[in-house]
Amino acid sequence: MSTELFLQIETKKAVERLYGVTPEESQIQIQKTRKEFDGDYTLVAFPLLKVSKKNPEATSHEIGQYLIDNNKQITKFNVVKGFLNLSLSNDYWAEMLNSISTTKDFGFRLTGSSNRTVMVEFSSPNTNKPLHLGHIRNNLLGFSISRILEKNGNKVIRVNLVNDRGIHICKSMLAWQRFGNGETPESSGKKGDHLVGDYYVRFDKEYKVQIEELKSKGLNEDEAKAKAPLMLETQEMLRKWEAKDPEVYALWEKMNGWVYDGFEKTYNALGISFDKTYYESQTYLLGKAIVAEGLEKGVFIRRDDGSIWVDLIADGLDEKLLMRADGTSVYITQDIGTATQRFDEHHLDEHIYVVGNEQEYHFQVLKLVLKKLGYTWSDSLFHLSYGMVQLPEGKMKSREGTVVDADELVEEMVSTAQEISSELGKLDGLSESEVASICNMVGLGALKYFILKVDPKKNMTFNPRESIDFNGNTGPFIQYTHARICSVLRKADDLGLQVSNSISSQGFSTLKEVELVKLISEFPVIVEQAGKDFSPSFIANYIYELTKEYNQFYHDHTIIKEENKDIQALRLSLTKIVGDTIRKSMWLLGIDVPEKM
RNA sequence: GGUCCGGUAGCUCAGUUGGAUAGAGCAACAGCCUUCUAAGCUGUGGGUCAUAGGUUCGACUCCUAUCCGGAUCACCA
Repeated sequence: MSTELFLQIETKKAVERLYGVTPEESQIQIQKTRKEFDGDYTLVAFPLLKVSKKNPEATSHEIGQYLIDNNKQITKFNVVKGFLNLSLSNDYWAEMLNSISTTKDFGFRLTGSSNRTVMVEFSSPNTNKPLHLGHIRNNLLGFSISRILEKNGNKVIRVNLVNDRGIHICKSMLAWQRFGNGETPESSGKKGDHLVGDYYVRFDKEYKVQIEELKSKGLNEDEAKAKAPLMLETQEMLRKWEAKDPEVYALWEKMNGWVYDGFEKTYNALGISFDKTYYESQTYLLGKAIVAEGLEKGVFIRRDDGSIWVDLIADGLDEKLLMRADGTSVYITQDIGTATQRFDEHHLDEHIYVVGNEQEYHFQVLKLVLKKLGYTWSDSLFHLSYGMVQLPEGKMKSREGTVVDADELVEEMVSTAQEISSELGKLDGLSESEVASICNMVGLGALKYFILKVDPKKNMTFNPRESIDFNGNTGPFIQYTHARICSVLRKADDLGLQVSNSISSQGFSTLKEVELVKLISEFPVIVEQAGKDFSPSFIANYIYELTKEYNQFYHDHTIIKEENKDIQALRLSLTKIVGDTIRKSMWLLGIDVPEKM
């Protein structure tokens, strides 16, 4: 049981006995005592004045007195204005510490224990260009939130929906056919997704030339765009693809294959994976039958030209097209189809889409349409909408070459980690593979932590040169503390010191120790909150606070050199548990922690 | 124009159902390694919480209006 809950129950009893009234839960507000006051937790007396019918000070005193008289775990209290600061006994904290260290995976619920299945869709790239910084935020969020939900007891299915078809793919294909001279990843040494991306850029360049030519012949902008030969050929190629023309299809498969090889490498480098990958080429026809069914039920309307629409004006939105006049489907048709398919197949309790905030309108429509169709599970769709990653000079634009490439960024992070590590002399005496492993963890840790510590729904600014630090509130700071803890534990082990599970209250000698136990005891609440709000940033901010507290403690007090055995045992146990909590928290963020660095 | 999200220190960000004197890091300056890893620790300076009203014992937090930034309102995905 958490300390807050314990105090809540005790306070409720006190109020009942003192005033003969059972207070509402919202009237009992327990919070951590601020550092400048003496105490562990604080009861805010104001909401209780109605039942006590006394002033804040008197009410606080009465409740405080009752609590220490009737509970031996609550040892003293003081009152400042309407705030009742309560202190708990060292016995209480010793017991808490022992219970934490004997609980397996403290703070984590067993996967599957909630009996809920949650699908998380994230990443969802296009196959015409490599991944960039925006995808990194998406991937890290999706992967982390999956782990957080898993440790809240859910069965989680991670899925990726690859957009492998459409006009943009044909652009790369056409440009490659036209200008590629048979270039392959093997022949050029380029990563497949980058190679294909280069031809997408090439297409755009040549296309622009043609547009200018046509404009000089008197066509206006729109006409020129529509009439440019390259565009016409691309559209022809898309038609051939849809008709499964063998030649076009083979080219499409070949080039997508290159891209997948490239993506695989990027995902591996980022340390993320999926349980299932869907391809739009296989799902884009889904949903048509459901739309037809909705039309029959009278939920949708058919216009004179044959196109099918849904009227969402009453819901504060517009009319939205669901199927074109020629019977072909649009983006949302497919999403209607895949959602129903997934709920049928996997009996989902919740479906989370990790998609940027520019698609909020789309998901609003999707939910409403499914609701109108009578699917009760439409309420369990959740759009985890995140803000953009901006550069100091503004939005990233692929055409202006200001995108931050995912592969390059990861490489840069790792090599920066390498430089800093060797400057600090941290790599001396380590094997080559140890060096590689540490630099990889640290470089990626810096990047991942930087992105995940920010509230997902906020836009964030990323400065490639300055943003990522290795000191202060950063991934490496936390990793470093973990490495330091491992070092202490190794030395303790060398001296034959055991980490004990039965710490005595005699071991508490400073307030910092209690503070640390208190913080660690809150870990389960943080994990739960992060799961409820789909926000890894809760975990990131929590673990930073714990790490900072521990470093202060480490600086001011000896651990294995402490002569008093009770104190030494407590500090050692605390060190072990802080290390465990750092590792678990970072794991939830998808960040590895080294034992040395 | 409608809708949604944001605006907190020079910069990047915390601030859990409204609670005590608004917190970190970076940057700047000044200190701390013969001692368990100095990627650490300590200190100094830095704020009209966008603005104006309102609600109340109490507002960064809730309500209203205004200003600024972003997204969106496609027979693109």
